[in-house]
Amino acid sequence: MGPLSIRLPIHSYRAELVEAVKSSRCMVVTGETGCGKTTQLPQFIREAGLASKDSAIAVTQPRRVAAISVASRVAEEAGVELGREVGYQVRFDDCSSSLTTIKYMTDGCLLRELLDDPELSRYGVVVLDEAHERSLATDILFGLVKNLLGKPLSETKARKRELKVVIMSATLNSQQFSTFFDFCPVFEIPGRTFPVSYHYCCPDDGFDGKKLVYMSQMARVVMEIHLDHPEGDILAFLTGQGEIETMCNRLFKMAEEIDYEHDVSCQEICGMKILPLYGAMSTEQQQAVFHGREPGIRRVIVATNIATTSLTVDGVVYVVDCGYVKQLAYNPSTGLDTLSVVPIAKSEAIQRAGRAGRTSPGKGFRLYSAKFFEGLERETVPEIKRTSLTSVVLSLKCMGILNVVEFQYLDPPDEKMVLEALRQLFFYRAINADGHVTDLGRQLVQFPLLPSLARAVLHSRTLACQEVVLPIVAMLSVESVLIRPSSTKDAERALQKHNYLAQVSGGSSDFSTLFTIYQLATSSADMRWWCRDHYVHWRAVNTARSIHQQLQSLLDRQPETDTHETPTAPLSQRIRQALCYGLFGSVARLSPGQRSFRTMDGHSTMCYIHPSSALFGQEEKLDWVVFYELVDTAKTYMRTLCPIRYAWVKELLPQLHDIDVYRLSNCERKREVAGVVAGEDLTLATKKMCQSPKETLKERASSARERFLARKNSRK
DNA sequence: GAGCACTGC
Repeated sequence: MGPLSIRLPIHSYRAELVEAVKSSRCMVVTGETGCGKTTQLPQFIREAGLASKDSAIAVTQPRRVAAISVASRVAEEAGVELGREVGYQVRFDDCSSSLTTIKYMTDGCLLRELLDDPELSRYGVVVLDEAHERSLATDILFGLVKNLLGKPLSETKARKRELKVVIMSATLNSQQFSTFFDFCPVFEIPGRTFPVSYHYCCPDDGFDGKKLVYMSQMARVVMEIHLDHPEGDILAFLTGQGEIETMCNRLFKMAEEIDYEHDVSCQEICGMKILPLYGAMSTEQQQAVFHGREPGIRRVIVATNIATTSLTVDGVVYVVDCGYVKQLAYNPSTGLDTLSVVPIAKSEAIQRAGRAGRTSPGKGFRLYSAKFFEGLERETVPEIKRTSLTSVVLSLKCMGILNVVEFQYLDPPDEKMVLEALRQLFFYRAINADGHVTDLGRQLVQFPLLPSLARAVLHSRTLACQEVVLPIVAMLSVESVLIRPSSTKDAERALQKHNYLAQVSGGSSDFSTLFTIYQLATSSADMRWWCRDHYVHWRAVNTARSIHQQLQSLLDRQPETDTHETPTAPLSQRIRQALCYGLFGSVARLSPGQRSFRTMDGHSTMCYIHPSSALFGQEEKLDWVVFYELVDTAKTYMRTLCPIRYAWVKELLPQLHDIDVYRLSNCERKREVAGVVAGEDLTLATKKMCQSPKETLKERASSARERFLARKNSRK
């Protein structure tokens, strides 16, 4: 073993694991983070001769950084150059070659690959890692690989040998995975985590996780831990940016009362360093958390869920959990997405507390009662049950899944969701009235975009305005572009800059504002500086630039189906017409004599212009508008919009209504159920049940440590 | 006159 290979728990099971992969077509491997399954198992499989360069191992990850960093580590351990035998593939970055036998990739990338190669003929083994996270892509992959497992080799076209599937997850829901794959074997690998003890900070008859109270509770609990507990960092979970900033200020004030002589020039106060951590912060700002470790100073990290999944903070001994999370849910009958604060699931509460036991035994403080915890759902509702399925359903259809209603979902989404997706695909003409994919649908699926935006992209070429529409669509695809600072002084300055950008672009379309930002940022000599100066997220514009390039090359590959006429209308009109061609499902008209609008999608939803829009307050000048999204907050608001003429959508609007959903759903049902498991094949995959773990978790005693010094400091 | 958890193609 090389210097990098530390002895991991998984090494004791090597022979058994290899034997299991050899003898069964599918298995589940569970183990907590740190047991080595992600890095070691693919190497075991390769060294056992179960993979080759034309029959490689694909290992999926829900996140890009994970795919890249794990691949680098494995390449180093194996002593090979990254991108040759061991590689990775994520969007915008393919570091793999024809030599690659172990390929780490995002689940989304593998899903995309299935569009061109529905048999996954390049791979001998598919490993779906982090399955417990239940990302939309992993869930769809579950159904698709199950289909493939059920297909005898003789019926496949390009496969050289039978596919093998390994599902890897945290320990919790392994049984569901095993059941789904016909009771395939389950292997449990012991982890390397330390025990965490739980403390419920509220009695059963008292406060029970009431939202407004947890803020003051948290401040108190954090200060108590700091003053009365031994060394070790504190990680506190809240739901969002606003709460986190409020909490950081509150903690700072409380600390100031104790340590009123603190050195204002340094970041620490009362022996603490208070650090916020959430996704909207820039990467540099986030780094403060990781560079903030100093002996004798306690870090207090106040974070969103970002600290349970994408970022790992080392040195945490205490976790404080508010018991809530912000979650997006899609309502298929209104087409509205709502972001709301909901109680977490038990599994998530355990996950949060688990962040305390990574390097030593830890403590989990819950700002709710044991009764509240018992009342929580076991698992978080998987994404597939909470999001619009329009893109996914189109992908499935293009992969030859005939019946998407009865597709073998690990957790079937509500039928309403599937039917709504079919309805939308029909009015975008991606499928026909029988539910079969159209030529347009096959073009739309090529784009990593909502079908509506993909239509706009295609039409922009016909109207000769792709130079503007592609950047706009790229900007719509990235999350928040504008920085909204919380301090009043900065917020005002940011607003001025943003208003200026809207004015520069003409002040009459939020889409144009996005284009202006893209244009000015990407053409400036120093994009980082420009973005900072204009309160724009550099990361967002940078991603938009990559997306723009990708969309351009995808568009160039599409056959030109439209008849070209030399466009006569002015550019600004053609841009809006192209957008309408995609977004005609979100057109609204001003109600006479009011400030409110009504949507034209059949729901006739009453909505208003969002105050952040350039068109806010100009309602009297407007009639018809097209918008990108509806947000349901204080009121129902249209965000990102521009004025249009009725004539541009007149021909398209009827498409929203000449639809027979019953017919569509019946067509779906009449079709043969795709992916019935061929009995013979899966009986080979043994039905023997799981093995129990051989070892219990190793408990390690921690040496007693000195009490934290902060108290003394604050007394002096 | 608002207030965007987190991913991904």
